[in-house]
Amino acid sequence: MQLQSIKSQQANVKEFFKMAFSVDCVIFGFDGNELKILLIKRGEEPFFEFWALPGNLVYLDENIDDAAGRVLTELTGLDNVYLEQVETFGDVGRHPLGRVVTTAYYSLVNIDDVHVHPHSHVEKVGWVPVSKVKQLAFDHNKILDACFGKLKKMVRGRPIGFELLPPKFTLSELQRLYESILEQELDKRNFRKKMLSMNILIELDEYQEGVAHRPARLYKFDEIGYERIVQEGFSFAV
Amino acid sequence: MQLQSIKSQQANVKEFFKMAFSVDCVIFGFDGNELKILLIKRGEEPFFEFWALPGNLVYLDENIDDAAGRVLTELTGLDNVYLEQVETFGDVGRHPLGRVVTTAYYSLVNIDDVHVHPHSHVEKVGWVPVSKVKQLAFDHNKILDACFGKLKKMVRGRPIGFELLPPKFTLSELQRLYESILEQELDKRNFRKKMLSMNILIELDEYQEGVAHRPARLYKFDEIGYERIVQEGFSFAV
DNA sequence: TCAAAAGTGTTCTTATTACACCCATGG
DNA sequence: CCATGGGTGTAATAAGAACACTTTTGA
Repeated sequence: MQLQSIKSQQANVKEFFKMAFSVDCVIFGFDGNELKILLIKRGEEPFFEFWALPGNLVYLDENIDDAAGRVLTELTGLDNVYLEQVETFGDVGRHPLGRVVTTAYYSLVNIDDVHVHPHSHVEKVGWVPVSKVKQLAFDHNKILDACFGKLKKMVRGRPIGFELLPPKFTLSELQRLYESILEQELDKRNFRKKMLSMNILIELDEYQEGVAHRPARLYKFDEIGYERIVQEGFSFAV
Repeated sequence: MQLQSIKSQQANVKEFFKMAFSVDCVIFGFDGNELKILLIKRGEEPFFEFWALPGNLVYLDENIDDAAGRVLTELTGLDNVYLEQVETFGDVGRHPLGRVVTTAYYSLVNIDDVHVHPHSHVEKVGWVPVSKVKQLAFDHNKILDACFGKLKKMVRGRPIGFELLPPKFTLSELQRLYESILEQELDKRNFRKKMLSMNILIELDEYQEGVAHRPARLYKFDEIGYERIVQEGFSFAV
């Protein structure tokens, strides 16, 4: 039985070269208040008019890591984004057009920095709060959950925010970012103590303007210290 | 340009269904002294007589997670192993027979528990110390490195050993296991203090026999405590 | 009696937690 | 003058790091 399956495989390797491969991108963004994700509204079948992760098929002569960047740019206009692989989904029935195995990639971007625009076969591109995502096309809810899970884990082992926040930000914004990812409230004093002790922040002599309360001091990231902590790792206990 | 690539894709989706998909298994074992990995010596082209990870192509009607278990059993006789996905490798030139994207799975087993035997198209199956692995077939060295990296990371976030050690073991064996994975020496007293404080070990009234030194006490894992700590996670600082 | 690994505690330092009030601004 | 979020410190507890000598066995 086992022997046979291997033998028949060797006899007819061609039979195996009938799958397609795709990539799907899970792009997280933060608007200073909420964690959001970049979705497209599909303009074609299958799943016409469903919201979906930006994703598409990989060319035969294209590395999968390269495909992730290309597909993201083609569908949303987002360019030059560092994408990291998360997980591969390969259940038999996951795509209606045939056997398609897909690999999910994720990234973090600052929403204000990027300009998204829908491309052909895409009706809309939009930032949707992670907590409000409804039914997506294909098995994309499962893929999103996997990527959000990875983000949650990651945030405890290295600093985050450089990619998600504007160049100048307040400590409260940084804290809200952590709270949206961890889905849990943090103590303000302990959070500040921890962040400031890591030497990844530079205190500016600038403050918020036009807010109806005491204006908050602005900070920026210290790129050198930030990189050092990313390499070394740290433990972010709550 | 971008528009065109998407349009041509829609016009001819069939062109994309020409890839194959494979799985490769990275099985770590521990013999009480050294961390080892299960390799096969290939009995056919390509890479005839090269050592390789046990891996093979996935059937069109087979989930990739299922394929990993099947392939491992077919090639090595190893059965009923819990395999976890690690990473997917999809560079264009990685397989000489065509476009093959592969997903790596890994597992931990107790070498003494399992009986491996080579199957058809496999000349040998063997346990090789991780530190002595030479040139492997395909891009399998890269895949092994990725999986070893994952194991190293994992060991700091949850207890390990239940899968790798015999039912009864000494604390020194457990420490050597951690040291082989972390590739770093640990302090004996601190290691014991930490392990014993986690309530995952049961002290037995049995001791090593026939050793030319003071015989060590034997322990077994407390399955309930172990599972609890696996769920909760812990921080293993060195 | 020697070699080899087992076994055992304390001190110091660092990190984590819990917790409450005054401040500056716009409306 | 009120509502809103900004900003600040300390004490108690827990976790981690460093470190050396005695014990038991087989050869």
